[in-house]
Amino acid sequence: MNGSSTDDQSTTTDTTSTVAAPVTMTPPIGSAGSVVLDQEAGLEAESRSKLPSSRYKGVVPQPNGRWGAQIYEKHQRVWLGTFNEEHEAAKAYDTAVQRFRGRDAVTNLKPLPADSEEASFELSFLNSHSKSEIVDMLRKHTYNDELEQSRRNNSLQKNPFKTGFGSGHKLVNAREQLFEKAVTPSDVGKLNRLVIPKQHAEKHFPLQIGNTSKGVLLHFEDIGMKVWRFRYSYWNSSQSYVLTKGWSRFVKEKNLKAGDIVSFQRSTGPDKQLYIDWKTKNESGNANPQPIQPVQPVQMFRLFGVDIFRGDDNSSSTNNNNNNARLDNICNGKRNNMDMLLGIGNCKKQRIIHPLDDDDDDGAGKWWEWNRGDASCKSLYIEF
DNA sequence: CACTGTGTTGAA
DNA sequence: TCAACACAGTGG
Repeated sequence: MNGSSTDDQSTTTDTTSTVAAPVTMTPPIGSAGSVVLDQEAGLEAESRSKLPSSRYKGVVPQPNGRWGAQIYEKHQRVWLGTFNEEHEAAKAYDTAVQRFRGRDAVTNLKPLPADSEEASFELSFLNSHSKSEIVDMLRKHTYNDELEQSRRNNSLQKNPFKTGFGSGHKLVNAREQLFEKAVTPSDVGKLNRLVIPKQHAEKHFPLQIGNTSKGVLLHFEDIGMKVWRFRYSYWNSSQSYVLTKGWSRFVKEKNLKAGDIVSFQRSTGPDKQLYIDWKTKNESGNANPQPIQPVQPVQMFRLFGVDIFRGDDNSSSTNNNNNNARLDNICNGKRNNMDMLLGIGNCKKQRIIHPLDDDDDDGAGKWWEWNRGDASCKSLYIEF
């Protein structure tokens, strides 16, 4: 917790719409609108026994007259904090639901008019933070502050590398080129692995002792901001470093052929995020599924993920029984608490989840993101 | 002691 | 998935 007493007094800076009664808000979803309104009048007595239910989705009354916000994910409740005003809780839910379920999710109040720069920026902001980070902000009532700060930073940032495409505001990070490899026939063949040339592997992807055979899961982002997860390990048999699980999917989706060039980059920023890119043998693509981003030798840039992350996050909720099983195991074995999975560490004990064994790689990211307690780094990516 | 938010359950 | 309800824990 910061400051300790910050809990009250809407840190949500939305003073304009706070006026008087909750009636001033946009009509809540559904038609269960009137329930609460009449309560002001007659229910003084009754309120002692029964709490007034909220008109807003994801909002629950608290015994002391305040309001809690919660959202459900993977059969678990994620607590979003408590709020003085009902509509503040509703807003917290709205924020969360858009991060958890995408921009088209049903919200209580503001469906973020998709065309506005404001909304667009907020979506970008949302998606450039992990769910746990967003939840953490909501709980601490710092979401609006952080959003605003981010907006300020962004507008101040006279980044010469700001890209021209997209709609303006997007942030960019510099990348450094790590290395390229022309893939061999076996790299794109049935072996389902990519050999990382030893010198590059040891230089850029050093394995911790003990992880050599077991491997680690590396996360790369491609030009379309899709996240690719590959198992990276050392094969004693061939004495080579390889990307295994997940690689064949990449080959398939990109339609990689022998001789094509795969390149690896890494963010020069603190997050050390990894990127993967590819191009065909002779640079000019032949019927590529995706436009080829020419690999620039020195620096490349990344846009803050907006759309693509969302797809990854959300598409995962359907299948993946294995993962769910594991998830459940984690819950049962330790603390059945979303905080753990979300990595919300600031209020309570911090845990690090490291579900290395995310098998049956279907390319779908999981809703929970890898987090470290300090929440200052985007730990969706393994750092070196 | 005040309050949060988790445990739990039943309904949708 | 969701809200209702009770109350165990937590923190001041």
